[in-house]
Amino acid sequence: MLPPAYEAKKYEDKIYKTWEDTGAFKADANSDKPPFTISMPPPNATGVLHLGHSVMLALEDIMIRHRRMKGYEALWLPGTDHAAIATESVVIKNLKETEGIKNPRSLGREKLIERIAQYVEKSQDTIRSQIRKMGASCDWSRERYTMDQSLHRCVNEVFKKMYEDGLIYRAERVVNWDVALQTTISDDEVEYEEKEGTLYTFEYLSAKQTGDKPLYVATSRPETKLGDTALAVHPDDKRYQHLIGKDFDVKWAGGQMINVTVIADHTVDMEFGTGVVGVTPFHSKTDYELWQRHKAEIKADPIQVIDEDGTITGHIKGYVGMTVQDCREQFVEWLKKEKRMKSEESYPQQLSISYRSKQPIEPLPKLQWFIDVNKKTVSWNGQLMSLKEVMQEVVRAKKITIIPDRFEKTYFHWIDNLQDWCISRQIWWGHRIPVWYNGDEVFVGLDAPEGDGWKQDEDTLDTWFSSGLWTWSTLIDPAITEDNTLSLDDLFEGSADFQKFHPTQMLETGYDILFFWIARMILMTTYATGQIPFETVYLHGLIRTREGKKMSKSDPATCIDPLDMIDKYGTDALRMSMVIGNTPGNDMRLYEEKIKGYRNFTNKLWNASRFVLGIFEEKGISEEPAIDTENLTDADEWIIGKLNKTIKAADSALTDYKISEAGQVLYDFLWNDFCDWYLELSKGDKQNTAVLYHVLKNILILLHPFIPFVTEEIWSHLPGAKGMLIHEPYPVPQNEKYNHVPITRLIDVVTKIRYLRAENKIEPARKIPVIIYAHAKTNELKRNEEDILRLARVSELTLQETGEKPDKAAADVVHGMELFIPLEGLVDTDKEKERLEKEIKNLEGYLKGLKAKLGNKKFVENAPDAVVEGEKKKLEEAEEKVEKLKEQLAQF
RNA sequence: GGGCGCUUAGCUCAGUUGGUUAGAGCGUCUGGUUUACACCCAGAAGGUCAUAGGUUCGAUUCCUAUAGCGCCCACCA
Repeated sequence: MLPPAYEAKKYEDKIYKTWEDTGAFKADANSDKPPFTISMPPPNATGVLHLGHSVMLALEDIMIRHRRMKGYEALWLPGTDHAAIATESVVIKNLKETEGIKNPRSLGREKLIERIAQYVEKSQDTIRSQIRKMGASCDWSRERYTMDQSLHRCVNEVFKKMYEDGLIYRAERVVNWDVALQTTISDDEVEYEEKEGTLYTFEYLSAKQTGDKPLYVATSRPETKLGDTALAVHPDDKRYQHLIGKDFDVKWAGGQMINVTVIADHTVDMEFGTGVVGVTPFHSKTDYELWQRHKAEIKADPIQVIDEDGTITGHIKGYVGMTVQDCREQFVEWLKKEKRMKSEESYPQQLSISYRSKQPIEPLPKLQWFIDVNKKTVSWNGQLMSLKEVMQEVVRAKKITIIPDRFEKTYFHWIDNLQDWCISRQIWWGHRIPVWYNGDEVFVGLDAPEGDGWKQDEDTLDTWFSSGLWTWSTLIDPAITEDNTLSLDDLFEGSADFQKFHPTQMLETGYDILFFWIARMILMTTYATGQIPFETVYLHGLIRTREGKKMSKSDPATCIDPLDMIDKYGTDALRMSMVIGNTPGNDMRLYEEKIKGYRNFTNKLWNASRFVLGIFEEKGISEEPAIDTENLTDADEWIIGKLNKTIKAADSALTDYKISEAGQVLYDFLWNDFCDWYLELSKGDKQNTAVLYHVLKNILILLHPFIPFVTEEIWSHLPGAKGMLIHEPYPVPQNEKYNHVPITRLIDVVTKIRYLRAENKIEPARKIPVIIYAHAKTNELKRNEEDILRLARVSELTLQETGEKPDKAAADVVHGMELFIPLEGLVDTDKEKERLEKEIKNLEGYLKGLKAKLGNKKFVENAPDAVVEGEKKKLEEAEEKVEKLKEQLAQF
């Protein structure tokens, strides 16, 4: 016999182990079943499981279990990401702090990589065991890591292919330099932070120089003006027409000499500042582009003011080696001393911050590798397109669907603004760029060419370059990737998994990585494989605190630790709580009471099962009994009908990825239909074990994707259940003819009696006589007389078609049936009278509205017949009810 | 500056071809030792569906504007 409370801890790990050990999660590439594949978004190999992972794992596990039960060859492929910058900086920090190594890079490239790899190996185990804790039914035999040899091969092959197609090129550009981490980052990794800054306006050119008035320039970064090469004005700006095309020597503090040419460009805003922009090509992307457009007119060459380490370069006299901040302060001092500072106003500034280090980024000119997103060399559907165009095309043509669809707009908008993607990073942890140099010679390939003197590029690839291949690089057979004579196409053809499982069906992840990852996968995969990476993208929202705040690692009080919650309430409860009320694209608040609520739900299922299993034991049931359709009560038919409806609703909701809706339907069915009514109705002596078995069995199957552990445990106690629940096929409705109206009416009668009892303060334990004049429904109620006696605590039930109205009884009307509780002395007659009057008044208001509606010609003419008929019926019923209530009132 | 979303009961949220007197869970209140479950049972109270217009026989649902909150994008130096 099952214990009275479900203790998740006792069962979960054991059940997971059995699933895994018996290969329940394993997909078969040779099966005839249609594939259903989800590539698990790989958590960072260094990470610890947080709620973001939990919600992803819960949603994906529900999807995959549902499809597995529906007869698909379901593959959920797990793995981890080497998370280049994130991992390297964590390890460097650890080395500094715990081992006292001041400059971990001094260990040398090989040694440092080794240390990082060791660290990763350790933390991978953590994340793996935590994924298991969530009950994720992923195929561990296919686990991949973005640094696996086979994935490395794919990375190199794609790089080479893109290089040969001219889509990857090397160029000097102004890029985003993360001073703290000493590497470039991509445009998408730059965040903007609003900060109170100062706008300095100062005299740039004297009146003598302009031959007119002094020329003022406004800037928030005065120090960069030490390296200006031009002054830009709007072509229509009347104030500066006479200066356009001229150039001036400017002598700054410390003896720094520059030459600036005045250029005209439409991008300059006449209204802002003085309408003049100092152009520093090497420290601003905008300025760089300005310079590119006007290169020919500008006399001076660009000057690099700031160095990689964030200090002033040797090109700036008087400030060499200073920090940017010091340089700014001193230069401002100098301007003031020279009486050239006109104003200093505070104004809100958009500070560029690195997503990785959270430190300011410095735009710097650097020689880097880029992916060209505009070059039309990609063949797609027989047309030559650019990478951008393919990315747009697959979503526009609905080859890929994004849920919710509003994110498609966001996606298109992002592509419209997309510029060439900087893919090289100056860190050591990652896929090293497969390019070799020997003097002026450049070679792109897996290994260095024959001969001496070849040196590999020092840089590594952006981590998203490799994760962009995730849906398919994980399906390439590692056994064949060692063979370097094979082409990329050979690798596709030779990999059974790729052939069976790609394109994948579902990519589920948080909307915050739509650009970083989803878009990159579409870009990389359409190009490399000629296939889309996935058919559907499901974007879940962020988990927030009860107050709606972001949970942040730096403020542990705001965080809920999923492992804590699992420990306290069980995995199933956590899963339910994260999935119900969670709709795609919308953030969701999670708090402990909610999780507790779903713990109660798992316990409810446990106890309902305990009850049913107890009946089976008592009656010696050892096999699934067959339902005798000739011998069903109203309640049996009702619950079968309800179950059928539930199966359909849950299945179609899950098929449409409406996870929350499916969960709610099942919650409601178990608690409100099965437990509150069917089990209560089964407490007499007319238990139908076959129906109980049928319904419980189906409940377990239906709930299994949501709460896999408790359902699997109960399943193991179900007499005659074969194998594990995880393998059970999804139910289909059976005996669909049953309608359940009699029981619906019975429920309303019982509820009404309970209501009258409560309203009239009749002690719950006391059994009372009840009179029902049920008119046409008399026979129907008679069949279930005993249930009314028991469920409504009735001592004596007078049930007949009609009769005399008793004096001073509590009374009401349900479905045209008249109810009376005639006990003198029990009922407070004044109160009951008042209650009746109130109800009549309420009904009359309702009637008035209905009559007005039906009296409205336009309504009758325009509304569909079914609606009009419905309203008429309502009117009839309400009128009849009012009439009866009035008669009852007359008894007082 | 551009774009997107949200606003429904005290709290957290559901609610799609526009048509029941708008729903759930938690909380609150009144009761409860009923042959599973107090992690429970029975009953109740609680909403002008942000505001103002419009379309319609009919609007929580569609349109427009406004307000508040939030998010994303962007070369006002």
